[in-house]
Amino acid sequence: MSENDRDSRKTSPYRLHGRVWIDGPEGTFLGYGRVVLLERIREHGSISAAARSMNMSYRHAWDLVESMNRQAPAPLVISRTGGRGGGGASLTEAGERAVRLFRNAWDAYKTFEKEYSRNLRF
Amino acid sequence: MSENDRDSRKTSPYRLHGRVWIDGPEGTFLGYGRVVLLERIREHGSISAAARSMNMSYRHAWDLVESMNRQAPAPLVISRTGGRGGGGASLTEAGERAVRLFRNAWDAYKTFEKEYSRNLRF
DNA sequence: CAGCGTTATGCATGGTGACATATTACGGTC
DNA sequence: GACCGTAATATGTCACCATGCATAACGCTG
Repeated sequence: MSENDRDSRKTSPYRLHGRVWIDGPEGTFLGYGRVVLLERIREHGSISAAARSMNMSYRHAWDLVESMNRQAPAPLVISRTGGRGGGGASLTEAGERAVRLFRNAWDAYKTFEKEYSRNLRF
Repeated sequence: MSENDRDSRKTSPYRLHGRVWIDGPEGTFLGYGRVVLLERIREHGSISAAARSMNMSYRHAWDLVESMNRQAPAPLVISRTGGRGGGGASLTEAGERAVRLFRNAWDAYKTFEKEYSRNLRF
């Protein structure tokens, strides 16, 4: 709920609330949680550390990464197994573009939501 | 999925998709399914017939109606038990206003979604 | 006053998705 | 070559929600 604007409650107990995704060939391609996951992978350098940092099970995080990689024209995340530190993962250029794509859509939606909530009267 | 525009897939496999609700004091107040339910109650004159018409269990429909009535300043649905036909339910004026309120928000969101999907490039 | 279909309510069940647990593979490092 | 932490994958468990069933109250109709 931290992503929401509660100001409109000052004037009305009702407010518009919503979520957006970007669908791909298999269904959900990018969503809020998926994109945060991508950003954490960039930040931490591994899927497991990213998952831990947002209290998500590694299994779930891995599934999401796999789903995104399958649906994108090029992998958003590349992972290395074994080696120094056991391996790791990092964002590709396509991954960076995907993050920007969704962030833009998200911001546009949030702008719409705020604007519409402003004059919501029941 | 019948509510979606698939035309944008002609140009790109990716499209924006989302859902909106109107939140009230307890959380969800009005959503797509809830408003369809209200409209069916108006159409059929009973909660159970409305639920049947949209393949929803009576129990679930009743819970939704109760949730909406609790959160609105005045009941959206009034119900009569016993009598001719066993009873029934109908939309109040507040119910009609609630339907319009959500339909307007829904339409506005759908317009935003179509417009944004039009120039979605990955 | 018996019958009917609906409201109103409790309770058991079943399916889905998120989560935890467990195991193997991997390949640099020491 | 043993160790380490991660990737990769299978399997089991739990919480939640919708559904289904079961029952009682209700009040007009015949």
